Amino acid sequence: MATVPETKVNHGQTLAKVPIFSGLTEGELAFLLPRAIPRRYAAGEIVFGEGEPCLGMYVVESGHIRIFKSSSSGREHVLSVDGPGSSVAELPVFDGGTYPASASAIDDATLLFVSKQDFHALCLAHPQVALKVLRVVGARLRRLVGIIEELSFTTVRHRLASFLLRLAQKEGKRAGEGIQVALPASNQELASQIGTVRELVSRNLSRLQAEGMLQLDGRHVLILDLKALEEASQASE
Amino acid sequence: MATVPETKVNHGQTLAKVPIFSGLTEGELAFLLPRAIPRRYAAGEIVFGEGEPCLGMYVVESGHIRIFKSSSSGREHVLSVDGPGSSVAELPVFDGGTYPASASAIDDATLLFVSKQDFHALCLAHPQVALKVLRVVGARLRRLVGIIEELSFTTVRHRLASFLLRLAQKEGKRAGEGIQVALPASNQELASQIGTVRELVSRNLSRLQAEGMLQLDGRHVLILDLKALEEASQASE
DNA sequence: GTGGCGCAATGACTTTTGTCACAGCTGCCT
DNA sequence: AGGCAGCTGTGACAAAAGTCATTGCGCCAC
Repeated sequence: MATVPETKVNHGQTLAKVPIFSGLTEGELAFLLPRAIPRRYAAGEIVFGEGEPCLGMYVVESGHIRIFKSSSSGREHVLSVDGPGSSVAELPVFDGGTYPASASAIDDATLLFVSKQDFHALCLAHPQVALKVLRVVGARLRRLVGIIEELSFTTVRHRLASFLLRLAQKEGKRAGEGIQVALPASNQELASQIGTVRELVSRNLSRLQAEGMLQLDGRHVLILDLKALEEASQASE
Repeated sequence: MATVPETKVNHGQTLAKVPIFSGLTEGELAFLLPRAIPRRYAAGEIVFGEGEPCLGMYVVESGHIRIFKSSSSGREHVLSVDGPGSSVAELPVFDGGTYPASASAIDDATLLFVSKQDFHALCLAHPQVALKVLRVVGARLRRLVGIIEELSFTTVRHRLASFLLRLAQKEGKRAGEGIQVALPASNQELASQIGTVRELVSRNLSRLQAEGMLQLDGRHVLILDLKALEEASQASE
């Protein structure tokens, strides 16, 4: 009996954990597995660029991927950050167009690539997969609508406060008098995620600190007054 | 042989023309038809509100529907305007959540309502329908990403210029020295569609006229210099 | 006609955003 | 050590967005 190479086993485990493939049987996974091509990316490397023809979708096995739009003047707006178990670019696979945004690796990352044809075939053969795709795409659409709402109704200050609250809720650690969260690698990156520029992030963080809501410490923030921060994120929306 | 009531025939014709149902056979349409409930709305009437549980999706038979987000301070941002043959809210049907935005009728409109359950069943029975849904949803996602791009990288002036160009392309009439287009009912409505306020629309329209690119005439605009307008919609994106 | 209503246009002003320039810090490479 | 690269924090400034108040126009009801 041939031993299954360890890497294959890992890829299989990865696929089974992805929401859109979660309902598949052993046999169906076995159909998919050999068609999922692993690709490694170094931190910062481009996975695909906006406007390129869409050849297939990706599943994140390790590391993190940043989906973003960039302007001709060099600014970027991050639409989503996806970690292990997430699928990326499922949608443009279906309408035959180009990628609507670019993707790059944040840290070193391994992705599994599934070609348009294989993914199509899978969805036709297993209608539940298509329904699952629709479900995760629904969540994606909600996020985009949320971004539009924030951009068109709120200020940088609001968006920064909301961002910190989301961080706190997702990965905040109790630390005595407050909640400790880690900011993205740079203010530039944080700015791209909330749709503004470096300088405004810096200024607004300082301002929130001056108002006593939080305490800055390099790339870490200690949230002291959650209530006040929530107010700042909602005021006059 | 029973005669089919005329209204039913019309509904059937409507459904057959909707992109997501376009591949269905006669028999499959016959399954769907009795499950599509016609509903009439007066101009301005709310079809569903953001945050309400999503009970089903709609197909526009006549009239136009506006999908929009509103802020607590009363501003609105229009995400899309859909006319006859469009489907509305196909996505939230699948992730079991609430409607992510509100919808209202622009003019008097007739919609066909299809319940969540029926639509689900249809997608499971006919995988091509699910794929078609994914295709139209792909287009929707592209539009949302485009809105985000415009909001975060461009000015009101740019967005107004782009809006006029889109109008010109879609429904512009040659009129001697220029292209004639009709603006939305009010500047307030136009403002909601490009993500700003009444006053800025008014000012920017005047400014474009002062610069000789167009000529205002009530709710009609005569575009005199298409080239210049295109430049204004692209400059320093 | 006349009064009232809604909307457009516009001026004055405030706030927010974004740009530019510069100084200071850290870490890394040679 | 020296120097370079990248990042942060800030002040000064310019541009854009948004708010408020006022005026004028067209239309409808009475």
